[in-house]
Amino acid sequence: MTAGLVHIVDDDPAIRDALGFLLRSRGVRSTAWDDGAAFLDGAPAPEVACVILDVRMDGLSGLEVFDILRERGVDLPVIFLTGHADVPLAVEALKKGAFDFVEKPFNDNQLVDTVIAALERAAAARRHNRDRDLLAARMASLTPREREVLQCLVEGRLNKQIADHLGVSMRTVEVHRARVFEKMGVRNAVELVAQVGSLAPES
Amino acid sequence: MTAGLVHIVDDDPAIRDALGFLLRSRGVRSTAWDDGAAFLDGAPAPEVACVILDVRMDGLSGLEVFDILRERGVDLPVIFLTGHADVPLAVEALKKGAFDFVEKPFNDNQLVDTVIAALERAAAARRHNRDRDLLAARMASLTPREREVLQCLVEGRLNKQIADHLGVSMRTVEVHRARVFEKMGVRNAVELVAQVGSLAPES
DNA sequence: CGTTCTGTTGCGGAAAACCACAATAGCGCG
DNA sequence: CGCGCTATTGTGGTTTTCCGCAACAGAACG
Repeated sequence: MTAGLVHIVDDDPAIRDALGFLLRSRGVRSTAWDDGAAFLDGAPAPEVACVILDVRMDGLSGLEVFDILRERGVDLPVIFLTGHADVPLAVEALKKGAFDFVEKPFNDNQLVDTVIAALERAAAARRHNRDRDLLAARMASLTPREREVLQCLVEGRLNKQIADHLGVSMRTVEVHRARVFEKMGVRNAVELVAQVGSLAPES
Repeated sequence: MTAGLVHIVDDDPAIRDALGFLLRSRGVRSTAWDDGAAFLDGAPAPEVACVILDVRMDGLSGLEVFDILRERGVDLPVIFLTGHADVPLAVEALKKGAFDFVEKPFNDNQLVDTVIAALERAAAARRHNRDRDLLAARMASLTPREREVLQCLVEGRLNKQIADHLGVSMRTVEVHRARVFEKMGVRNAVELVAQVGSLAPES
């Protein structure tokens, strides 16, 4: 049983049923939506998922749905399905970050392989997002002064230099430094840079 | 005058001429090749450039030329031109990293804008490649022992811990440490991690 | 054999980092 | 006004980092 849920968004019930059956036969859970609006309004957000999205639908088009997803900051992998050969549309979708773009009729196994790969991408992205969110929360917990000291730390500066730069004593820098490490959950400046990445390029 | 050179690879002389003229009118240098093999054999490597590549040619196809370029480690941006609506081919090219995929007939201004964007990408990649090559050269200059010490350093370990781990004295670690910093052109462990990136994820 | 390179180690001294304990001041809020 | 938070600073002591100077050993190469 592959982890994650596949959202099938297509106004053709035959396609929805066929895809649902196909995915089930390969141990993949799915749920079907008969148009883009229904999907955007009803889909649960916080889990590993991907979307199979028909390009041409009444109401919102596939691309419009995709744009709305991205505007909402939803980064689920999206696999577009199309029954019409439209190269510029395919190019546009892929350049906007679509996971894949598949013409009907498609090869069943290949499509499911693509879906599984998309779910794996979604899982990886979820882990990455979690790390990123934790980092952001930690950064947000810093006081303004602590943030200034962190900036100097990741540039590799000595406490003495930081003290001069901020116009305070070295002891004060040491206090802020210790607080930064504590809040960021690191033990030293090396771990801090590894976590935060370099905020200042090396000259 | 936009920096860089555009390689026009197309077996149709009318297209080659028209594109050459179009680019010149926008201040972009170009050079034309009548087939993929000629381009691969004759194109000079070390400058900012991009490629406009026809998909369908006698001899090597556009995609085959692209594959060969990538196998050679050449990462010039490639803009494919095609006179045939072929969605799977477009999708394949883009997923392999093509810069763009354009159907004929195309909009002149849009194509040149795309070319200019591709040249900018090439320039940025050149700078990035230079940094990457310098880093690789520096890493290659390290002795085996120095490499081991570097690994421990970027994990944020104390000299005492590194000494225990490697079974040597702290003085030895200090010597290797100083040599690593010197060869990598950094002043301390923070700058080293910033340069090398974290080679060991924080637990 | 001499030279170069890599790896190792000790001594002693200086600089830098770290921190417990303690205290003060200013600001915002209920 | 009292409280909590942020920012600041000092003292004294410990640990860690840094390095000049010096020396030795083993391996590889011409």
